[in-house]
Amino acid sequence: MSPESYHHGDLRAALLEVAVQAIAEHGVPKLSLRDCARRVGVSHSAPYRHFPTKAVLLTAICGEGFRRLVAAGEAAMAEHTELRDKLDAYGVAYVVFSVAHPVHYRVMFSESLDLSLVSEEDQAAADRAFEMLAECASALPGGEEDAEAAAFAFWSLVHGIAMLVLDGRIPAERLERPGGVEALTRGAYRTWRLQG
Amino acid sequence: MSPESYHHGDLRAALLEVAVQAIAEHGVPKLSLRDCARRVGVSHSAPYRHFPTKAVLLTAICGEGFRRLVAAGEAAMAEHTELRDKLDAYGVAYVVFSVAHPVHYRVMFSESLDLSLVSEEDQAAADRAFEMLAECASALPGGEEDAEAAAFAFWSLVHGIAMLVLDGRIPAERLERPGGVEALTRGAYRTWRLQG
DNA sequence: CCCCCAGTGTAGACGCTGTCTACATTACAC
DNA sequence: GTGTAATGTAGACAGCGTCTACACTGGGGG
Repeated sequence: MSPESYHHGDLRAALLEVAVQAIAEHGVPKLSLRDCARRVGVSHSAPYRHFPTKAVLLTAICGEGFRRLVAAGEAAMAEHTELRDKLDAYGVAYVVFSVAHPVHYRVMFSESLDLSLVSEEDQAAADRAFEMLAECASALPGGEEDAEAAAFAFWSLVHGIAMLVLDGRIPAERLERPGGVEALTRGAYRTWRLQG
Repeated sequence: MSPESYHHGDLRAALLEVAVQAIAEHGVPKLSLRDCARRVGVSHSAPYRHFPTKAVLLTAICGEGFRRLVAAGEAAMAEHTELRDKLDAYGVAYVVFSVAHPVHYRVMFSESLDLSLVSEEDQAAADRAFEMLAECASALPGGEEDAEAAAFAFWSLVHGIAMLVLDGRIPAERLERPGGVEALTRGAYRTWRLQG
């Protein structure tokens, strides 16, 4: 499959790759299918053979992000036995993931995303990411009566940290300190828990 | 100033108003200056007399949002004397604001926003919204040593709740319960604080 | 082994967008 | 009352997402 050949070989994967790169450079709102096509060296309409719509390409990136997040979360949880420790480790892995894969994370929660287009498979990954929380949340004090609410409370904190960091609202110098993102996240846990 | 007159009278304000309305209907990414002009009944290039760029219009909405948020937060804080109660009230007001003014809140944290275009006045409002937190945060246990970190922890939780609610990631039925958003927010406080 | 067809890529068009420039109208300060 | 600055209009341009019609080609059935 020479680079000169009429057929690309794996255009779909190539498009996803350059799309992530383009988003990293200019952000989700400025993503352009035509630009992706150019980067891959293919005609402006070629992408439509693989993605019926720009929004569908975004949902593919979103799904990939959730799958990677679940994998990272499971790995982090597996290192602990106590439910509370699992939960904390998941939260740290969550924020670390968002900083390590900012493009995927942004797309996962982008307003440009059309949630009605998310495939069942991708939705399952997203659901799993939340269920992992809920399964541990019952271990939290007060979590017995409404584990889901406890899970939302946990999710809100880590999601909030992730978003504020990605938006540059939390000064970068805090991330460059020893421990970086991990310290920031555990610091937030501590701030809240000290208030009992 | 009849509606037939060549000059509109207050096109700038009118554009801001219909922009908010348009965003409410179709979201930030689909906002179109030409559509705003059409809604106001003015030529497609008229908006450029008031906003050199679409991004500048967005920053105007963002600034207005922060000013309203600060006002709501100050009102909520004024009802308490204990720092800790002020802080909690601010957080509840924060989430309530985001649900009451979803368009402004989304714009305030939109990726379409160009932070380098925010005017000093608007930036001051945004800074004030954070300082209000930081001023109370020293009252939190553990907040004495690093009040800013404590403020970020608090901000992350309420911002996370706001975003997840706006994105529909927290099921709407939870918001329709008695107390609604307020109960959700206080529930999240409780979840965290019970863990000390 | 060859041929045909489904899958993949191309070219061109459409209407929409943000933004620029040149021009028209008008309100107001002197 | 007049001239000028502020404000509105019209038209053009390039870029975008998406559609349609056409071109190429690799792999399976005769």
